[in-house]
Amino acid sequence: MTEAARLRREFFARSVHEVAPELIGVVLLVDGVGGAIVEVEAYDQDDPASHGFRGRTTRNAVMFGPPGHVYVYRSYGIHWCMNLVCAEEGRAEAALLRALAPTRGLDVMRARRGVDSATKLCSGPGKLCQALGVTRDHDGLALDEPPFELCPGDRAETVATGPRIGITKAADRIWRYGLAGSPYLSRPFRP
DNA sequence: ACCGCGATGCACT
DNA sequence: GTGCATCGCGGTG
Repeated sequence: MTEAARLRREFFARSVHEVAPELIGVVLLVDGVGGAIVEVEAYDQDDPASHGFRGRTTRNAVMFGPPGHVYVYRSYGIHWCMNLVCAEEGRAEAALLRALAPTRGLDVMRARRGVDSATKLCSGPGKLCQALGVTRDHDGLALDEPPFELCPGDRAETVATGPRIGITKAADRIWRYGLAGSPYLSRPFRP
């Protein structure tokens, strides 16, 4: 394992509640296309809204695996959603990526999304995967190997919190994190 | 601005 | 058969 790989593994081998807010500002690229993470949500094992809540299955197996890997699932039969697996192996914790501020490969993302506006390219978990070309093929891949690339971002920014979006169970948990005021969010954070 | 709804795959009951 | 960790469109204030 390379030094970078070891560091990345250590970063994700902590509780998702620690990792998730620290992901804000980190730059994620897939085949050189992507941008800075501006919105994520935390899901843990004791969380009725989490895919890992009812135990390991074929679909969610990657969530239970080693940290620093990508868990991809299909949502509403149409969209893909992408998570970064956290915590030590055996625990099902992951951060759902909900929005990026696109910086690299804007033209590629516009073509994949079929929209022109930069604020609409990655402003939602399904949009983000479509813009980055993430599908089931990426499920289980390691974040420290191609096609993925992670680069630390400016960490001076204040991270806003709020309730998670689009869930019915455990909707009261304040486990959504993001860059308040960013035009690239899926939805604004309540003041 | 907000609200309703249809599209569509598939894991799980 | 049911129910989504969603999105975009078309309707109404």
